[in-house]
Amino acid sequence: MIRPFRESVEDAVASALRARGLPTDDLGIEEPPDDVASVFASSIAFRVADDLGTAPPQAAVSLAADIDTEPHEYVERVEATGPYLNFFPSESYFADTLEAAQAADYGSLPARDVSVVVEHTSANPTGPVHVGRARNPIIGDAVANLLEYAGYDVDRHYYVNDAGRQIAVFTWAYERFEESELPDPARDREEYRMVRYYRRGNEFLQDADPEAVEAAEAEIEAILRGLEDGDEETYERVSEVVDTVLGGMKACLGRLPAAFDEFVKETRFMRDGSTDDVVARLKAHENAVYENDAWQFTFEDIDKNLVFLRADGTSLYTTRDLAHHEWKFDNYDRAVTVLGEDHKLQARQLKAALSELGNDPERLDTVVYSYVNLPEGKMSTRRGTGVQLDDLLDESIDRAREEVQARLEDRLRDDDLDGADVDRIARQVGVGAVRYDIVSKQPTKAITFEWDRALDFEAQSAPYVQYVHARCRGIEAEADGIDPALDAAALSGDPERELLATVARLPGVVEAAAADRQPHRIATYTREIADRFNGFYRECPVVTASDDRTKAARLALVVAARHTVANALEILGVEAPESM
RNA sequence: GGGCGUGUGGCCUAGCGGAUCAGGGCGAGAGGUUCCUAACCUCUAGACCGCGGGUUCGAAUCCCGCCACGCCCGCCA
Repeated sequence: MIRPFRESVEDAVASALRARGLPTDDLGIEEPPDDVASVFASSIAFRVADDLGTAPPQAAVSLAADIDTEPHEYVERVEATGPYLNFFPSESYFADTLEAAQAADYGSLPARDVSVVVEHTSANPTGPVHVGRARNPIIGDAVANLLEYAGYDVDRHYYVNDAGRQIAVFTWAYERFEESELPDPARDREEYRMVRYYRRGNEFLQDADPEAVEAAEAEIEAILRGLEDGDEETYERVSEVVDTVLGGMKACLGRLPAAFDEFVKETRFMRDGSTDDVVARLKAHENAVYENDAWQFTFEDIDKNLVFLRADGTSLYTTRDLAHHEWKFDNYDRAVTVLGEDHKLQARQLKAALSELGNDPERLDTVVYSYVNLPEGKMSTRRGTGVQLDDLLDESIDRAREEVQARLEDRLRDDDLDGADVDRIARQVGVGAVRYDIVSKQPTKAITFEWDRALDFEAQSAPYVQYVHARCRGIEAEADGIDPALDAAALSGDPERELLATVARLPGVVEAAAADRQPHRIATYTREIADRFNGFYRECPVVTASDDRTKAARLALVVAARHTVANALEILGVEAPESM
């Protein structure tokens, strides 16, 4: 109901301005401070005070008198508070919110008939996913969920870099070394077993005598050459390595869970001729130059050329990525890419080159995040430094389990949690805490990974919000036999009204967060709804309320709040426990 | 050297032009459970919003300069 309310406010303010011949380009609509009970406010009086020849407070009074709220069902009245116009909700605003939030998909917006491909993670298939990269699947999955809630038709893609030198090195190393000469894997899964070859190969290239290295380099070169030439046998050899490693990485990401509709391989755009096509069109473009034995593309506002073809005729990563993105444009209306800040320059070049090739750059958005570093420095798969995402999840789940068991002893609720429940809660809380900690912060902020900070289950973490959901479920279980009633009039107390008003905001928060591709705003909202629910929980007993009408109405409010919390958590990719 | 990003109480973080308290949380101190789960709640202490200018009726928010930190500036991906 908040979206029609906002439209009403915009319409009302614009009408009042038009009636006086004032511009309507900036209506000054904003959200009021916590202690004001209006849904929206406008600071327009500041801007039009001069035109009206009065001070802002008088201008506000004057405008308020002009505004007719009658045509707007959800707007009860408008009131001038100092220089501000405050728009207060009508009874039907609360009634319709209570009803709308009974739907299990409350908060999801109507379908837009716009398809969007969200590409995220796309970590090179060289070994285990470490926490330095963990921000990507967590933010990426939340962005995809958020866009889905906002009504877009979303596909999730993982772009597989299976054509680069490091993959050639990996393939060579896998064929060159025997498992018996490698250390035991850190974990019994494909990518942990395979990365040993990759690390061994890199050590060899660094430490072996020059002749041996030269021979190895020739073999690696042959693999690269074979891929470039479309040699089927080379492709098979490389694919065996890539697919095996990727299988393990997929299992790791599945723990978050982050799932993909498609794994798109880079070699696909070499094999189908689209990279050659891009090269030909780039060459023909007036910005193309041949300098220092390589074809380069120049830009007007980027002073770094893009080398798109080597002297030997081989393509580069970004060249193939251009073909990849034109393929996305052929198949989707919009494309969103989640990538680390180290790829920002390349992303700018990509977008500019796409534009010069005749594509509409507005169709491509990037969500940039800063890397997670360790106190002692950067993480690296090749060097084997860093904390693996698997280890982080294991540790978090272990700590969550200890917490569950410690709380079991002085638990008030008598609902007989069994061993399976303990496992379930430990996993939901453990994984949820990791995701929430990462997704709730602005992605551009740098993070230094510290165990204790990442795994804090106190307030402002996933379990704080999850607990609210479990409490709702607990109340519903206790209220067995009471039918929830859509009776907003019976919910007249402040805690009830404030909770309902916060429930009402979810669709607006989803819309705004999706427009800017900022899932952390959903996390901020989950804290607000949880705070409001806790206030309601403290003040307003449901099952033990004094009369049946209040019980039934409050129960409907609990259901509404539960859907709101569950769906906000779903966008973040955090599970909502039935009990904990 | 150039480009991009970040800088909010001891620590983490929201806000990114508007409402005489700059919200939360952690940590510190004091309380709360005969009542739907205390992973909760209430109260106290703690901030010249990196520094200096400017624009504006109004700046944590915009502009300029400086400082600190991160990332990038490869015919790697």
